[in-house]
Amino acid sequence: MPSAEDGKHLDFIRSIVAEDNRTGKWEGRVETRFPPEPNGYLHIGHAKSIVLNFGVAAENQGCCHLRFDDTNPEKESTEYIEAIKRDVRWFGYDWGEHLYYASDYFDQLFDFAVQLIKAGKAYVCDLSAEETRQYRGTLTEPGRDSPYRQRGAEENLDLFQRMRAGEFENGSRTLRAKIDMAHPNLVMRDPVIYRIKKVPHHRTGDKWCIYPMYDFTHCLSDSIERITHSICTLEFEDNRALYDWVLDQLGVYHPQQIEFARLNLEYTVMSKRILLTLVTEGIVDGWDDPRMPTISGMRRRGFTPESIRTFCEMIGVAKRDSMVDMGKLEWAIRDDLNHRSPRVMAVLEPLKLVIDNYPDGQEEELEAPYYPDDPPKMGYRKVPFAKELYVEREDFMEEPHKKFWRLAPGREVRLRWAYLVTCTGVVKDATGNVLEVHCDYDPATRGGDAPDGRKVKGTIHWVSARHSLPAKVRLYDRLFTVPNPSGTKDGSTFRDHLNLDSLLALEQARVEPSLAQAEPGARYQFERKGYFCVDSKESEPGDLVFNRTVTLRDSWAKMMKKENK
RNA sequence: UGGGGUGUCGUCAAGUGGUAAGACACGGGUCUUUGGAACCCGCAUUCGCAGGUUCGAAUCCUGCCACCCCAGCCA
Repeated sequence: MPSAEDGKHLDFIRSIVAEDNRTGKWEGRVETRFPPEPNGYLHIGHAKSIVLNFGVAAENQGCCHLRFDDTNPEKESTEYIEAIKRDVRWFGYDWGEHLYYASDYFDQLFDFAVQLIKAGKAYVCDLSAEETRQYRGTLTEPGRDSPYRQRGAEENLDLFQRMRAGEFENGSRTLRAKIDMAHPNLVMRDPVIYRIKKVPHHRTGDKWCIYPMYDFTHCLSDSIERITHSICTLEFEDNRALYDWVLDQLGVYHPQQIEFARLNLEYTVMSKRILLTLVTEGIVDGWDDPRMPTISGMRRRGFTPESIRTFCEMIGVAKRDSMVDMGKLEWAIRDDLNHRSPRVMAVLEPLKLVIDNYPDGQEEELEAPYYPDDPPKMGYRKVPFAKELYVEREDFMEEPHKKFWRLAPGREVRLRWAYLVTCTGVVKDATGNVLEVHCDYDPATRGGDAPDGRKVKGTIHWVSARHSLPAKVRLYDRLFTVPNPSGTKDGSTFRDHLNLDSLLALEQARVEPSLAQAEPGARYQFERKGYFCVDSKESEPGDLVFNRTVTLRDSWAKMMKKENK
């Protein structure tokens, strides 16, 4: 993993920072920033940026600012601001005093614009949006100068003041940087730096009716905050020319912009536009739907901040476009949860199991470790055992596959932490569905070990029919059926690739009684089934709801899948 | 046909002229009261392609090819 400590394998950004520290380029300062626009919730792609920016700063005793890039009030809101702060905090990162808003710089930005106008480097343009587009030219043809390009500074100043005063209609005029309409880089063809938008801003109210554009705002915000390394994604590479131009023209402090490849994850989307659509059209149940790749969705799903950080470290930082496979994210969360989750028994799809030779009214309490690999770590709980139990429907096969080691007629298996039982028969309904499985237990095997040393291949989990608690369990699957749902090569859209079975709600699950007081958000391993957490929104003491974070690795399922191909 | 980028194992990703790290995945095995975990072994004669320079090239040169981004008064 890239880190400042091991001194090698630094990713290219950390290498630049290390080199800058060596040469004293920034007097040893390292100041980064995470600059989200509050127009949606943060997702796993933002996590990559957060981990990078806060990580690089921390490794170099620097700091990372949280700055809201709030220059487009039409799409932004305080709800998003609060959600973003909550998510960054959840990761454990601290921006300290460094919470900023681009909107706090509006006055300074306006002054900088005036400075540009006075220097003959910006002008007010009366072209409409459509005309501006036509004058811009194309990828292969140069643009043409706006007829307003030669206005004098005085006139520009007057017009710009009046734009600010609200004298002109939306879209009627813009302030443009005067660069080069024939520039091969389209970004440099006299970019608009201020537009008229007569809409109130969530922080500045109706103080402004003109708002600065990203390219003008971002570099100057970085400059004002004395950022050293302004890290952003690849699609801003062309914008770097303008970033540098603005700061050079104004002669102000000049950070270095560095671009890296954004995260793409298989079977999901990072596009805020699509994510917003999923939410507004009710395709998912809100920004924090556990199927969403949002930080809030993943949190509700049961992911830990540590696992997401590990994942980000696994995938590295580079400049090439990539598509990361889900397996890596799953590995990261399993690895983390494996070490911190108490084991507990839950039967997702119950099948009644009756132990015929177990005394009718009898019951006993069995000791079961919460963490079998190192019992002292988490201790033990009591699990009630009785004549009637529930076991997992799929742990019984009347006509077992040759490699199926679980329950089947005549077969002996171990009930986890309880007894060895041998299947003696089944009860079916008229249509042949198995209603009950009958067994005999071996009283000498209490705890699960046979005194005669005989081995059983299969161990299954169970729950007492009478003592267990009802619970709802939600099984989640990928939201899309194809690795790259937003790829539109064949003209398809994300809508064509929605996985209609991404949510499976099991209403009849039974869990062991120790879970009665499970706290919202608490994480468990349901033995042999996966990692689950108590839903933080809908679970209540008498009405438990669990979300499956991720399954356990399942070599049996893998084998079956391979066989069916 | 303009400009900016990128091409190393199925997927990420090191490597910056001295003879292809690591991780995930995958295959095999050990162990096992989770078909989990853990542990062991294996897994690129080859770095988009073609030439060239060199004792020696993924690394240098030349020419191709492929993919991504840019024509918002979005960020």
